[in-house]
This record gives sequence, structure tokens and C-alpha cells, in this order.
Amino acid sequence: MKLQQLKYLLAIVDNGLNITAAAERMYTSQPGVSKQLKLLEEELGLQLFVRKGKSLDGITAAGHQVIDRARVIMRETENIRSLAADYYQEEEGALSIATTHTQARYVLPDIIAEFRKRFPKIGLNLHQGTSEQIADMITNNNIDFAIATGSKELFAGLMLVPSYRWDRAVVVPKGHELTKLDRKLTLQDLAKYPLVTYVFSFGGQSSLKRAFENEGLEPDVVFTARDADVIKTYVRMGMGVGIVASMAADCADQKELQVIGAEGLFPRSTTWIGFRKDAVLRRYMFEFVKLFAPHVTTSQLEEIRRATTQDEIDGLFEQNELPVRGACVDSIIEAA
Amino acid sequence: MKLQQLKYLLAIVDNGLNITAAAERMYTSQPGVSKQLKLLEEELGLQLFVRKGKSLDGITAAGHQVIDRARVIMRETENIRSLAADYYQEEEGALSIATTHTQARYVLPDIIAEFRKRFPKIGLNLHQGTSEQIADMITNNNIDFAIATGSKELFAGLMLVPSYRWDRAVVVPKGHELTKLDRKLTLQDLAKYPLVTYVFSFGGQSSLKRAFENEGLEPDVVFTARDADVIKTYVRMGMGVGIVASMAADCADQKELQVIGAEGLFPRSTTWIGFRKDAVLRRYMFEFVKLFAPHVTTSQLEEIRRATTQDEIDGLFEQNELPVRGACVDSIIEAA
DNA sequence: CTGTCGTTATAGCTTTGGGTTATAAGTACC
DNA sequence: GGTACTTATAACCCAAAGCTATAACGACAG
Repeated sequence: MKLQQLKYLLAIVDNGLNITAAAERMYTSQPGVSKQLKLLEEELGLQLFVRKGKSLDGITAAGHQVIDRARVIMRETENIRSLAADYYQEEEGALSIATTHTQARYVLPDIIAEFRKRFPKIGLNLHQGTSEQIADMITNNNIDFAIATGSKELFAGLMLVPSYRWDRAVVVPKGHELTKLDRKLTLQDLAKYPLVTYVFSFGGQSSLKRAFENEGLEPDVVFTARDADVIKTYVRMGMGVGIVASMAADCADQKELQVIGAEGLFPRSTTWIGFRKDAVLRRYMFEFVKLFAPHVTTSQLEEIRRATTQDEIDGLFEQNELPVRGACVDSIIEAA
Repeated sequence: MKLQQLKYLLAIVDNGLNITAAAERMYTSQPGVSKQLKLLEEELGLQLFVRKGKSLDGITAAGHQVIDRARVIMRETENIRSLAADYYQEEEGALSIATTHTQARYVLPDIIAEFRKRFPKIGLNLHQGTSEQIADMITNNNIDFAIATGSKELFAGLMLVPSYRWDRAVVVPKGHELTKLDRKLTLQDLAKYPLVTYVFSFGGQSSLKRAFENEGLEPDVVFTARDADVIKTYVRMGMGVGIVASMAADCADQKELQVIGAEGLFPRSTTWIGFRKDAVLRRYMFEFVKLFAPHVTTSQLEEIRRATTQDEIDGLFEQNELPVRGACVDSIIEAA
């Protein structure tokens, strides 16, 4: 058994059981990969794949087990390389983050700018997707951090560091009736208008819907999108009233849009940053966490590193209230 | 990085930083091992060992981390080989058990005889030691099962399956005064005689002592040994009254000794069988657990296998009372 | 200070085996 | 039935892992 063989095995699996594609990804020849797979199967004395003629048609039960173990092994070799690199050359490396559009577009830019300033030689990879895709990426691809909101269930095996909380904000075209209210905005007010909001992939849709239903209201959601920019575009077109994460209520929108804070109308969401508990974190990765969640103290970070279960981490943050991220203040019409 | 290099690395560590010895253990030449270590260190760009001239004098901080990861990797390769072997050739393999003298001498013989009958081709290795040594063996050597009593704290990282409970038994020379009592034996009775008992490595000594202290008695322990056979030898010599695990009260002793059950006088002990939670169990290993703890059902075993924390296992056994192992019935003088 | 023992490093050679190219042989889809 | 795509086999090449022999180093004893 060779590490190379296990690497090839995983490459085959990750390329849809296509040996040729796997070979290309590994920058080597197809016969080489075929040969190593054959040698591995011979050594173990079992078929890892179900063959259909010459092609691989599926993974055997034994294959699945071997693949799982192989992933652990490859991860640990990565870990060894990581910690070696951290001793050897602190300043070089890469940081891969998987996150949602809202974070990538509205929250991370400032943080990443600061990070680049401090670690100019670290390459940055930003992967965007739904919560499900993020969960998938961090387990299968070499992603260092996942940043997402809610949906902790999807991320078993990660250590999640709660980072900040946020409310929704209501976005309307400038001069909209709702901006002329002389009292606090209510759900009743919103229910009168067609709404444009997120497709919440993480069951969050129901949390929004539930807020309305709790007051016996039926919201008129005319349009949903995954992405605040799209939502705002449709709001600008007059399609309806937008409900977005308050971070997505950008000052740059002031020309055509107005933002009404919606604190208290919907439950607050918590955004966290998560990493695999079996991953070695290089120094610059620690620094990134501290940039993203500045309220986390160094000693807390060390405790998080030592923690083995999510409960221990959650315990650390029970007392200290997380910061709340608001909308761009200039354009907010106070809801109270 | 090659698996071979990691294997050599661990061999060096496990042979007291002696490369020559490590090479012998690996059935290869010393220059080969030296070379691979050098290549590994060059690839990682760091020193794994502290050198003192040409000799290895210690492990660097980085080295310790790499070694830990390497151990995980080697364990997983073992796991892959294990499950492959289980698919391929069910009937061949080996079973390594680390346990205490009492288990090895009085409990395991019958079980192992039965196991051999069912799996004649499986090699058996019995390693004996104190609880601490057992804990050490199962983490560092390739031991499949640990069998011990109490001292769960020492075995973090193992899944412990409670197997049976047992009481102490009192062993006296034939015709001893204590055998002539016409009432239940008490601690007061025992406190009158010099006692011979175990050196409990697992803080169990205090549990015995505490039982006396709870009744305001000061036991006169004249001799302690790790091993029931030694204790019984000294009892035969008339050195005192023996207190041993009831399993160790053997029928074969009847000629010179008599056994008085001591249920109720001391707290009951629980013996468990444990295995690494990250280890692949081959079929014959499952069967061994079922032989050792026959009250465990197949479905419970499957749940144990899936469990991730010890609490889940303990939960499984809360309701169903564990069997109690008694002394050799022929020679017992009922304590009631 | 020097000789011996135990150990590791280096040099040079051998051989294994992983990788390559070329090609045959399947399979799937028109 | 032909074309495109994929995998397996064969023969060859070459890097590197392993071996033997030996040098170099340190510890220790006399």
C-alpha cells in the first residue's frame, strides 16, 4: 500500500469513477493510475470498484470503507505538511474559504483586505455555494474554513465558532410608503406588500414564514433569490419590498433604495466560522479567525483548539454576547 | 512523503531513537532507514529529532506533532488491511489482548478455548500488565482489546463494553476459625485477622480500605501482591486471610483452602472489554466480544460499533443488569 | 591519549517499481 | 456498424529505494 495509490483511489472517486479524468487531475498518465489501482486491489485482495466490462460502474461495500480510511490518511498527510510548513515558512501558503454570497460580498471584503495586508504571500481561494454545497466542499475538498449562518446540523464534524449575529433589513425604493411611517415597522405593514427575499437553503425560509404565521399573517412572497444583489435589483424595478440580511443593505445603494431596519421582527441569525476538528491550523489561519471574529480572545481560541465537541465551544460563548452587525448606518431609517 | 518513511519514523521512536535497532525491527538495513529519515526531514523542511553529534538525542516539538499524525496514518493503513482481510479471508488473522493477571488466569482460559475451537487459524497474543501498562499497550502497540476492571479514566479513547460484575471472596486455610462462623461474615470479623490482598493499581485499594473505614475499622494488611496466586500461596502458608476476586477462588484450591463469599462487604467491581473506537473490528473480533460478554446482543454490538462516545454505550447497559461472576461453587461457604 | 565498541552517514552499485508511450480492446451512442 | 471515449496490456525507461562496504563520529575504558 502506497500513499500514491490511496491518492489515486480518491482521485478516481472524486472524478466520477473516470480513471482518465483522475489521471489528468493528478498530472500523470492513465495507464499509471490504472496500474496502481490494480496493484492496490491485488494487495488488499478485494475489488474496490464494481466493474462493468472495462469501466468502473460503482463502488463496492469494501471500497467505501477503504475510501473513508484513505481520506483520513490523506488528510493527515496534509496536516503533516501543514504543520511542517508552519515551522518552516510561516509566510507562505494558501487559505481556502467556502461561504455564502452574503458573506463573500458584504462581510468578507474588508476582512480579506486586512488579511492580505498582513499576509501578502498567502494565496486566497473563495468558494461560494449554498450551505449544502459548503458542507460538501469542506468534507471532500481541501477547504480550510466554512462560513455560514445557522444550519449547524449540516456541519457535524466541524468546530463552529459563533462570530456575529445579524437582523434582517427591509429594502424599498426611495420614497416608498413604508419610509413615511411615523412608527415602528410591523409585520402587518410588510404583509401588505409583495415581498422579495432569499431562498433560504437552510430551512431559514420557514423561520421567516413562521414569523408571519405567528401573527396570523400570510406573506405575499412574489420572488425569491439566493443573492441580495438580485433581490435589490428587483426591488429597484419596483417588484416589491425586499427583505435581506442587514449587512447586505449597502451604503452604495442609497441613490435608489432606502433601508429600514427590521430588528425584532424576525429572529436573529448567528453566523459562524467553522473548521474541521482534525485539521492543523496554521498561524495565519488562526489570525484569520481572529479577524473574522475579533471578539474571540486568544485564550478562547486555544480552548477551541483543544475542545473535542461542539458543546464545549458553545459553552465558551454562552456568557459573552456576540457582536451584532448592522446595516450601513447612513441610509437606515430607524425602525423604532 | 511515503508511508514507508512514516513507518520508519515510528520505528525509530519506538526503539528509543536507535536507528540501527529500528532497521532491524523493520527487517531492513540501517543506511536505508537513515536515508529515508533524512529524505523525510528534507521534504518537510524541518528537524524531527534533536541531534547530538550523529546520534538522535530527542524529539523536537515539530517531531512530536508529526509522530502523532504518523501514528494515525499507520493505524488507518492497518485498518484498511484489516477490513480487506476480513472480506478476503475471514479465517486468518490475529487477536491481541492486553489484560490483568486475574482475567488472564481465571476468566479468559475458557473463553479462549472456545474461541480457538471456532477460529483455529487466528493467532492469539495475550499481554499481561497493570492497568497503566494495559492503557499504554493499547495506545502504542497493536493491541485489539483491553480487558480490565474499573479505572475507566485511564482508557479515554477506548469504547468500553461492561461485561460482568464480581465480588470479592475471602480465602482461608482449611478449617480456619472464620469457616466456623454460624452467621454472615462481617468486616469486623475480617479486621481481626492479618489480611493478604491485591495491590490495586486502579485506586481500588482505597475502595477496599474505605469499606473498612466506613465502619470505623482499621484493616491489618500484612501483605499485598498483584496476583491472586501469590496471595493464595501466602494464605496457604498461614500468613493471613486472603481477599481476592471471587473468580480467583478456584476449585483446584479446595485441598488446602476454603473460600467464603464476601458479597455485600465490598463494593462490586465491573470488568469491561474495550477497543479503540477508530479501529476496524474483524468478524472474529466481534465474536470474541460476544464470547467474553455473552449478555451483549448482536444489535447492541452494532449500536456500540456506531457509537461515538462512551456515554452512549453506558446508556445501552443502564437497564440490563450485568451478570455476576461468582467463585467456584463447590468450595464456597455461604456467607449468609 | 588511544583503541574499541556502538552508532550513524556516505558512496557506489543493484534492482525494484512507478511512470511513460503505444496500442489493443472493450463500451456507448449515434 | 462506425465513431468517440474509455480502460487494459505490453514494453521500455529511469528515478529512487535498498543493499554492501566503509568512513566518520562519540562514548568510554584503560
